[in-house]
Amino acid sequence: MQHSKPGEPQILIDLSTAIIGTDGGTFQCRLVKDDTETKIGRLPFGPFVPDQHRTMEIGLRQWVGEQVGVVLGHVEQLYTFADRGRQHTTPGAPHVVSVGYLALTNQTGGQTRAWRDIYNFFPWEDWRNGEPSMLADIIYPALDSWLVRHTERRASARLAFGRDGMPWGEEYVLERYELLYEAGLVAEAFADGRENAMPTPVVPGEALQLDHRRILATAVGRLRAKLKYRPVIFDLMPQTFTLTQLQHTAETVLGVTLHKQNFRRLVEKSGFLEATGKMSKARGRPAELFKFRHQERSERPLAGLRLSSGRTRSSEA
Amino acid sequence: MQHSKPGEPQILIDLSTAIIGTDGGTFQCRLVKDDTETKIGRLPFGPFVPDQHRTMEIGLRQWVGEQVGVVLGHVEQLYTFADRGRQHTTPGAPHVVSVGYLALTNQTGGQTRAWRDIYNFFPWEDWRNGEPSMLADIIYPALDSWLVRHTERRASARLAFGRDGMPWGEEYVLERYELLYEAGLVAEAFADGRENAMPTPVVPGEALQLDHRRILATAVGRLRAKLKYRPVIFDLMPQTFTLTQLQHTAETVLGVTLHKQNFRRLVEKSGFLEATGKMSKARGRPAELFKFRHQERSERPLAGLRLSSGRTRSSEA
DNA sequence: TAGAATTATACTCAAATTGAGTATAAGTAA
DNA sequence: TTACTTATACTCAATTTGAGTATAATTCTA
Repeated sequence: MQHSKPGEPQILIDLSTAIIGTDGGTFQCRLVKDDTETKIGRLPFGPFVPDQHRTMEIGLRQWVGEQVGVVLGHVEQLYTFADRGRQHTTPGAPHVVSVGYLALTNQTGGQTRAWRDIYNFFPWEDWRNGEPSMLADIIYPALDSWLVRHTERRASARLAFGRDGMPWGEEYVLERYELLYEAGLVAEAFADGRENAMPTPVVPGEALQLDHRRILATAVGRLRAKLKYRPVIFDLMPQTFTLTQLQHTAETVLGVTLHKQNFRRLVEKSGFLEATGKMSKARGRPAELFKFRHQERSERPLAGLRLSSGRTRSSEA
Repeated sequence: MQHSKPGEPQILIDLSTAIIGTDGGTFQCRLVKDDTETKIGRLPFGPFVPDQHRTMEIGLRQWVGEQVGVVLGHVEQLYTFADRGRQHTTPGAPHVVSVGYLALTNQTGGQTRAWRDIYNFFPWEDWRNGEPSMLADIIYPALDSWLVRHTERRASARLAFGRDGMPWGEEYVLERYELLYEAGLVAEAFADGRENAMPTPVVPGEALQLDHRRILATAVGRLRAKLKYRPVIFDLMPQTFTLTQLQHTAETVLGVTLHKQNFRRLVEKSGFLEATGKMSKARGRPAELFKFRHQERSERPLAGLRLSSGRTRSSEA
C-alpha cells in the first residue's frame, strides 16, 4: 500500500458532537458560545488525539466534558465529512476532516442561552402546526428556479421535500439541507464561497460555524429515523413521565403531531414501559407516571415507535 | 480550539471498500490478492490524500479503480473506525483511521478467485438452509462460557443472536461479529493481541487483514437493513431479470428464504418494476423478464423490500 | 357547589397489510 | 402423453393501522 509521503499536508480529525435534548415541547441543541470574532454558534468539538484517546468516543467525551459538561446518554457516530471547500481552511493549514456524533441527554438547560431551539436552524422542519408557510412562500420558489438549471437534482428534490404528491419524509433532514446548500440558499454556501450563493441567505434559519449545521442536520435526520425502530426516545425523558409527555417528546423530535390514542396503544404494547403507580398532578384528569424498563434496554429487539400521524395541533378539536 | 501541536503523531486515513455483488445464489465480495507474506485476503484500500482527492469518495474510486477495476453502482459511507489496538500498528508509525465504504456492483467475476463468497467469512450468517448447526454446536457454548464472566454483555448477545425466544435479526451482522471478537473467538482477536483470545480461532470463518472483516460485517449489516426500505437491490441485478432471480438475490443477501407468492405481490405493487414483454427460457414455465424503472430511482420514497420469511429451502415441498 | 373545561384512558370498527396457503398455467424431459 | 418443473393468480384468516366515539377523573369558574 502506498502510504502518505512525508511532505504531504497533515490531516487533522475534529470530533464534533450534536447534543440533543427536549424541554417542554422545544427541541434543543447544546451550543458553545465562545467570544470569537463571529457571533455564529458552534457545536462542542475538538481534535482527535490518538495518543490520548483510545477511541474517538473517548475523545469526544473529553471535549464535551471540557466545553459544556453535559451528561450524555446514547452516543452514536453519524458520518465523516471530508470534502474540500466545506471547512473554510486557510491555505497551508492541515486538512480538517470532521467526524460528527449524535449524543442524547435528558438534562437540558431550560432557558440558558447555550441551549438553542433546533428549529431555529431548520425552521422548515417543524410541521407541528401544519406545513410551514415559508416552504410555499420562499423555499419552493427559490429551489424551483435553481432546479430549472439543475434538472439532474429534480428527483432528489421531489423526494426530499415531498412534492408532486410524494409524502413529506420527516427523516430527510440532511437531504433537504444539502439541497438548500447546493442551491446557494443558506448562509454557509456563501461563507464557503460557492459561486452560486446569495450574499444574503434566501432561506430563513440561523447558521452555524464551519459545517456544524450540516452535522446537526445529519443528527436530526438520524434521530428521527431511529426513533421508529429503536427505543432511543427514552434517553430524552426524565426518570418518570406520563404518556402525554412521551408523546410530546416524540412529536417535538419528529416535528409532526401524532394520534393520541394510537400512540398510547403502540407504546403500551411495546413492553418498554412500566407503570409506577404514581400519578402526575396537572390540569385535567391525572395521568399515570411510567418509567422505562432498563432491563429490557441495552439494544432491544423491535420497533421503537412507528408513527401514525395525527392532525396538526392547530386543528385539534 | 486546541488544534494538534506539531510534535504529535500523524494521522493517516485509509479508505477501505467492501464491494459486494451476487452471482447465482452466492454472495460475493471482491478481494485483493496481493502476494504479501500473509495469505490473508484484504479489501481494496488506500490512503485519503486531500490534495488529490476532493472528496473521500473520489479517493476510494481511485483505489478501487487501480486495485480491482470494478464498476461501482451504489456507494455509501459506512463508519469510521479509529480504535487503537485494532490496526496492528507498528510503534512510531502514524495512527491509522479507517473509513469503511460499501459499494454495490452487478458485475461479479464468476469463479475468479478474487471474488469470494461472503459466507466464508461469516458462515453463521447463512440461514437459507435453516439455522447453521455451528451456532448450537460451537458458537453458543463458547459464547456462553465467556458470558458468565461478562454478564454486562448478556443483553447484547441475546439481541444479536436472537436467543431466549428473541428473533434472529439478520441485520445485526456487525453486532454478532463484534461479540465474537470481544469474546476472543475469531482469528483477528488473537492477531490484535487481545489477552483473552484463543491462538486458534474457535469459531469457523475465514479472517481478513487488519479490520477488514469488521468493515465487511458492517457492510453486510447495512445492506441487509437497507434492502428493507430502499431499492438498493437493483444495483445487484443485471439489466433484466425474472422475479425469481430477484428473489434469489434478496435471499442471498439476507441469508434467509422468502415466501415466493408474497415476495411477488410485494415487489409488483412497489412500482419499481417494468415488464419487458420478453420471457426467460429455462426449465419449467418461462418467466417474464422485468427491468428496474430508472426514472423512479434516484432515491425513492418508500419501502424497498419488506421481507416475509418463508420456510427454509431444505423443507420446501 | 354545580356545571364547564380539560386531560386521560378505554373501546370500537373498517381498511389495509401480512402470513400462509391452494389452484392453475405453461413450459421441458421421459 | 404423462410427469416434472417453475410461474403466476387468487383466497382467506390474522394482525396491524388509521380514525374515531365514549367515558372517567380531575381542576377551573360562575
